Amino acid sequence: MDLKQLQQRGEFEWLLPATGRMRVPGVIFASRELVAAMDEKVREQIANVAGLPGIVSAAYAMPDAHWGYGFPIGGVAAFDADDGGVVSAGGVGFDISCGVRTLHTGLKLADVERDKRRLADALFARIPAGVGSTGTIHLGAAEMNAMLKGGARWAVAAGYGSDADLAHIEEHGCVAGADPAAVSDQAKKRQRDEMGTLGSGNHYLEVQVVSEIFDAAAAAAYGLAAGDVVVSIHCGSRGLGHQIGTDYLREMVVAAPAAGISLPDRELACAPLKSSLGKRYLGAMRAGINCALANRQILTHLARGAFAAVFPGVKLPLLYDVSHNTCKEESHRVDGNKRRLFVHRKGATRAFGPGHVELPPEYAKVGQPVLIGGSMGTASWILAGSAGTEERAFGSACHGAGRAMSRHEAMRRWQGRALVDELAARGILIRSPSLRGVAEEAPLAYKDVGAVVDSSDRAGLAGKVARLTPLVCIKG
DNA sequence: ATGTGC
Repeated sequence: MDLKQLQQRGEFEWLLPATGRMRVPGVIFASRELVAAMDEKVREQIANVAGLPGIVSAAYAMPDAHWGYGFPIGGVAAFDADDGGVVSAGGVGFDISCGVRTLHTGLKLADVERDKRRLADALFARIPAGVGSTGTIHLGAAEMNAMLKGGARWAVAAGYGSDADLAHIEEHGCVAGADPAAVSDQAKKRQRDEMGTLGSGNHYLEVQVVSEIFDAAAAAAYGLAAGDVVVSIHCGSRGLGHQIGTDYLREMVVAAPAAGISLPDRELACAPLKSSLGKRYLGAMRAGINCALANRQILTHLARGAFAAVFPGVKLPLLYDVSHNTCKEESHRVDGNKRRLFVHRKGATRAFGPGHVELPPEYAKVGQPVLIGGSMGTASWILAGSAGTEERAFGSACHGAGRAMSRHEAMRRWQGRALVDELAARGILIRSPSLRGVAEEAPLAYKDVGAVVDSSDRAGLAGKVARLTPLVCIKG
């Protein structure tokens, strides 16, 4: 990106002044190097988002921002319904409520190293992974609706976990206002057999060791110490979320002109929050969020079963669960006034700072855990929402590394089998139904997550707490 | 991301 188009406001903050159709400025939080490496398309997309009706304060980009469908991935934008604000299917993304959760194991590195191969095989045998993977749960129509309304709370009531899990999930595992009737039969049909499955692409279940602590107080509050083994699960709402995105994107493109919305890019298709289409999308999108929360809850149950088979008596309590493709109704202070806003976070994580009323009491002093998935074979990170983050980008931070090259290019450069062998030689066991998928997810096909995390820390979005290094990866 | 792809 051409830095001359931007005004530097701090070492890690860049302003794109409002010109032309922009109603508000754009703001990018990243180091000079990361901004310079971003595609010009990111600037164009930030400017486009800044021109949407009812946008509040600014269109934001996180340090891992890259070109996405309509909105950039790593984009944050809030809208006021009373000011003509909109909701956008492309602003949430296709994998609704894709996210990460991390579980404690109570085990240390040496405990797991002894039985690593058996653990990898036990997890791979129990965690359905890959394109079109199906599980052992088959939902009828009534159960489907109950799941879409209840999210992880439904999963816990069905026997997949405990109330303690719910206390460590955003919105206690169930977002209000989900409307199963707004979800198409096609979307439900695609999900019928996909509960408790990982999916493909960059989704994974990983066994990791805490390799370094950066913030002792936050680590203590989160129950983390160097050498601890944890499990992280990265996945979303599978076929259901994708179908909801497809259905509503189409509808929003068609309805936009009649709603008085002229779009510089049809991928920005959106609907007024107060319109019936906007309300139906919100209801369906929230059902998609609940589906993802239920899915990660069931996968947690499966992981617990695999661990118990190898390490009898081991419990896997939930540290936290975050979503990074959502639109959430939240209260935020803007120019001194509290306002109800609809915050789109697409490839961006909620990152509430210390003292926020929605945090579990045990984390309130240090801020929300922000879980950052690395690429296969590289580090993942646990951050803590920084003080004042609500005044910066509505309480948001980065979500991951972001691709550095296309899947196609990665496939040309690497072979899945060679990558699996190479990682095994470094002590990282990969289990995947697809060697092609492994090649597409080659570590070097992604940007350096460390640089993204450093920028997030230094920009005051979310601070470094712990680095996690992979031991076993079940790859979709 | 995705019953990957028009």
